[in-house]
Amino acid sequence: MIAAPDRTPLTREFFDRPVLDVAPDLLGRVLVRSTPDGPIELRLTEVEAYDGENDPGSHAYRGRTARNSVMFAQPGHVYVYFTYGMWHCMNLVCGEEGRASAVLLRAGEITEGAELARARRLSARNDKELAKGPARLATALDVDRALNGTDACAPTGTPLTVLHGTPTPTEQVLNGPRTGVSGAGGVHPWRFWIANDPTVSPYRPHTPRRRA
DNA sequence: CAGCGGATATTCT
DNA sequence: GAATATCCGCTGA
Repeated sequence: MIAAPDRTPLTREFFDRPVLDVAPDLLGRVLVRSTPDGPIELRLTEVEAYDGENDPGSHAYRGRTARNSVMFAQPGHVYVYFTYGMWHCMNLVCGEEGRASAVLLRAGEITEGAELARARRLSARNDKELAKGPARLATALDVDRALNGTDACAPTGTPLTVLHGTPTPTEQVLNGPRTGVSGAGGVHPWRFWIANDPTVSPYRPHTPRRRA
C-alpha cells in the first residue's frame, strides 16, 4: 500500500539550504492556498532555481530593489512579482537569510478545489492546463502581490502553506535549461521537473520582443 | 504546430 | 526608450 501524503508544513530548515538542493526536493510537495471560497491544493511538478546575486537570470542580480526585497528575507517566505504588465509569478525564498535565492514555481497538478481554479482559468481547455506555466499557476491559486512576503511555513489556514506531501525519487527528476531566461543566465540547467508528468509546461527558449 | 502582436509594471540605460 | 523569470487569440500551414 502507498503511504498517504504528509500533511504537515515544511519547516524553515527545509528552505534554509542551497537553492539547488531545495528546488528538486520541492517536486511532489503540496501547496495549500486558503481562499474565502475554500482551499485550493496543488502538487508541484516543475520549478526553476534562481541563485541570488551570483545569477544573471535572477531578479536579485543587480542587488536589492523595492520589488525584490522579499528575496533577501528569511527562507520559506513567498516572493510574488508582476510581469509583462499582466501576470503574477510566485517564488519560494531559499538559502540563508540575505542570500536572495528563490525557486520559481512553474507548474503543478491541482489536487483539491479544481472548481475554484477552473473559475479563475476560463481559457484552460482541460484540467492539466490549469497550472501549466508560472503565471497560470499563480492565476489558478488566486495569487497576487497581496501574498508577497507571507510565510509558507505557517500553519494550514494561513494564506499559503507548503506541505511535505510526497517527495519525488531522484530517478524521476529531470533537469534542463531555464525557460525564457535571456543572456548568460540561460545557460544554467536549473529547471527541474517530474518525468512524464502531463502538467509540466512546454520548454520555450527566450524570445526578445520587438520594439513598438 | 509555428509565428505573431498585444497587454503595460518594473528596472536599467 | 528598451528589455523582461508570460500568456492568449489569431493567422496560416
